[in-house]
Amino acid sequence: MEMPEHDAPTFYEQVYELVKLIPKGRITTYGAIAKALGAGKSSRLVGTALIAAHRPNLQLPIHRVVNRNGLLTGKNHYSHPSMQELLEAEGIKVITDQVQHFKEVFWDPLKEI
DNA sequence: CACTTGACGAGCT
DNA sequence: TAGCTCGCCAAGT
Repeated sequence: MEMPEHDAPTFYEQVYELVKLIPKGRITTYGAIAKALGAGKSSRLVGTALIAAHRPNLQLPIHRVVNRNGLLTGKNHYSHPSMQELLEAEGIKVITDQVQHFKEVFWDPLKEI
């Protein structure tokens, strides 16, 4: 049993909630998430939050989050299957760690929420 | 308590 | 186009 969070959802938790909403076959960016949470300049925290999201209990599609260039900057944190495998399994093309048709598969939380 | 690190991003040179 | 600097903030040392 984990100790219950009293109240006031942390920035991390807000990130997790948003990541859960990313549709399959779509991706978003750290900056977009940060901005959607009202902390546009805290994109680094989003990345940090995803590292913390490696907890087994937490099953989040964090592979659907890339940087603003559509680059798989977090691929080094995966073992197997690789981040690229996970994305391609959803129909997202990845070449040399970069998402193809980035603009097409990009999911903007601000527009969907 | 102070300093460093980091799945980022925008702006400047 | 490529590289450097600064802002932002949690977590680790």
